Amino acid sequence: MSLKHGLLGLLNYGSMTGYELHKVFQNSLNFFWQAQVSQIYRELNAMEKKGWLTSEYEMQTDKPNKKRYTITKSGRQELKNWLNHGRLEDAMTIRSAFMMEIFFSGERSTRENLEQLKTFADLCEKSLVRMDEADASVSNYEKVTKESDRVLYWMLTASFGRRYFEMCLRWAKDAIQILEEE
Amino acid sequence: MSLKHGLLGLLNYGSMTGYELHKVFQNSLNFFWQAQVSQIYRELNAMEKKGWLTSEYEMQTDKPNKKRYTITKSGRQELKNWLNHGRLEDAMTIRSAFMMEIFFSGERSTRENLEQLKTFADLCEKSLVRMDEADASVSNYEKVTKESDRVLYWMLTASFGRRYFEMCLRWAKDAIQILEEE
DNA sequence: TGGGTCATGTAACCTGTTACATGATTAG
DNA sequence: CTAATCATGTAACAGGTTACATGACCCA
Repeated sequence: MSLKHGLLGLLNYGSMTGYELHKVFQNSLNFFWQAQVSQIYRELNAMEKKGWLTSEYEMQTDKPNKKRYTITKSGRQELKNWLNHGRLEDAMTIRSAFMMEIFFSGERSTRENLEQLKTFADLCEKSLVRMDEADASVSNYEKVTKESDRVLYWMLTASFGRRYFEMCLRWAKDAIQILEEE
Repeated sequence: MSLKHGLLGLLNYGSMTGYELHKVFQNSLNFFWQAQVSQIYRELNAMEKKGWLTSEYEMQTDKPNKKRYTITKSGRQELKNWLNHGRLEDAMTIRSAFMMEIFFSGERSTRENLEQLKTFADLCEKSLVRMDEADASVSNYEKVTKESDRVLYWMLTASFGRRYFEMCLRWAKDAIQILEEE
């Protein structure tokens, strides 16, 4: 039930269309949750049926019409409930197809494994660069809006992301060294 | 398609029943992939239809009959293919409902957030203890079997797990400090 | 002339979760 | 007496992925 609540959280900041939500999602929640546009439309529909949202059409002549969603009182209540029932158990689980691959890498040659780990290390570095950009845009936002209580928590998630990729990079480098010493 | 390939990898070590696979899964892949028993049975069925596995019944009088699965040549080929087409893109994504919660924690009181972070830090410490136990059992296995090429990669995934939880713990402690200084 | 942006979705499929069912044996 | 272990599953539902459809406008 996390995508629904992610969308709820964003709509709590202000009314938006599905299309706009998708773009906002991409620049914020996307670091730790992924969603296709089509899925967003489906969820918005379901959420409206539950009474968490209302919608109204905005007619346009030059472009397709818009369907703007607004959070309701019951939607805000649902968001609060969700925040109060922590997802801590979930927080302790890792789900990584890549680690599964590593687990079975004894069936592959060391040369292939080294190659794979080096590409992984490379991607980690690229992700770190992207985190720098994200940080910059968040702290810029802070200067402009002064919504510092929200921004503090956004920065905490960003810092988690950065540390995650740093950890991955260190792990990969150490793994490469171990394999090369063989 | 990762659960299928995880099961394939385990069956590559030796023939097993669904029930046994579930237990082996719990003590190995479970650190980075989770699966219900019922899902395992369903996937085994699908994999047999694809020709990756064959099965035979083992009759028992005192206990329920067993259905033992064996990997086929085409199953081994599939495993190899899977290993050769890296899942690196996937490796770069984090999916965490907990981080989504943190992202929206500006809507909650600082007191509640501190409580949540402290519980999280606690759980990280517990996970680290479990990683110690896992490490011990893997290195014990190594001494017994001498399958050192496989064990090397298992240890790499375990080391990733440990580092992940260590990172989480440090992040949580730093976050707590930031909130307390407010 | 082709591709991108704007904006909505539907349909089919795959994967994951939860609840339920059976029925004997064994350990506390 | 109760709960766990052994061993198989089915059914329903929720959530995520992929492919497809429409149609105008703008930019190179």
